Amino acid sequence: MGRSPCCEKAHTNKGAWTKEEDDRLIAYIRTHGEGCWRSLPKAAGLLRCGKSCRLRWINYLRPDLKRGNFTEDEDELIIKLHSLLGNKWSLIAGRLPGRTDNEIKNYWNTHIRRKLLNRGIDPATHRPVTDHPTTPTTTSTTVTTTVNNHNVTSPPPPDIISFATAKPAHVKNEEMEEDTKLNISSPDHQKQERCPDLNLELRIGPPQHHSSNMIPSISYMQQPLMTGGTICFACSLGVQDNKECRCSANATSGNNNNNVGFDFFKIKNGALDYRSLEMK
DNA sequence: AAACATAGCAACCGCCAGTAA
DNA sequence: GTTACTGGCGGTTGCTATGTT
Repeated sequence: MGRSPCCEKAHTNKGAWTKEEDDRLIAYIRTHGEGCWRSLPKAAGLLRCGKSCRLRWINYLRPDLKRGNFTEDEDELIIKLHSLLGNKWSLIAGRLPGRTDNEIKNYWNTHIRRKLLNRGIDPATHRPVTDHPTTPTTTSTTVTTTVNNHNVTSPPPPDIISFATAKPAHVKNEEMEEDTKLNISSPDHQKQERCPDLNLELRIGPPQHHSSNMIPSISYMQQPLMTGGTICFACSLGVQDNKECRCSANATSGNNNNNVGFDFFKIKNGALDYRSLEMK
């Protein structure tokens, strides 16, 4: 047999929280701390499901929540992180101290989606809405840009980011990008990818400890490293010195180490568990 | 001023991975 | 090894506020 049920389905309130319920929840968590959401409602004298308490605390009552409007920098960071991670709102929230996944999700759906559409960018794919599968576009990394001793021919638009590698024109861009994101390294891909074993199973450090890096990270990501005509995602994220990256950019890693915001996901410092991002 | 449309956001729902029993 | 619960996540809903006609 498993555990007992998390909460009584009956006799629980739903809908908007009252001030009194908020106060009870805050008082209880201040005294006893977070955790054991199952027993919390009863212990705190709340007629709520533990799940509901957790959500209310995390999304609304937590004292370290930032509240207020998103800044332009936060906007851009969300866009870029979304282009990397997709709808992984909790991961994205992990890079925005004081913001919750729910808040970012809402903000994306209400503001950023429209913003991108106005720019002619598909918010789902981060590519121009008129993009044709067989036509190389600015979202493809066939652009040869150079940062730090790398060739530059045409820098990518600031809000479009892709980690696909150069590939024959008959290969759909979508397939390329998905494969790269998912770290699918077919033999054919390995011929062309400098960092074939890039793994997006990233482990991220606690945001509150790195918030000062947030802004430099943005500027760095607006100038991703190119490796022979392709963007090396690992380098872009600042893992040149790590095992994760075997691309040629390592040759200049000494310089890159000085790059501000280089350690975007704080990977250099070792294994970091994104779950530690949960804001407490 | 009233009616309607739209935007914003808090909260719920359902699913899933991990894990206690 | 199996069952069933917990905690967490992403998607969606529905209420409220604001804007427009």
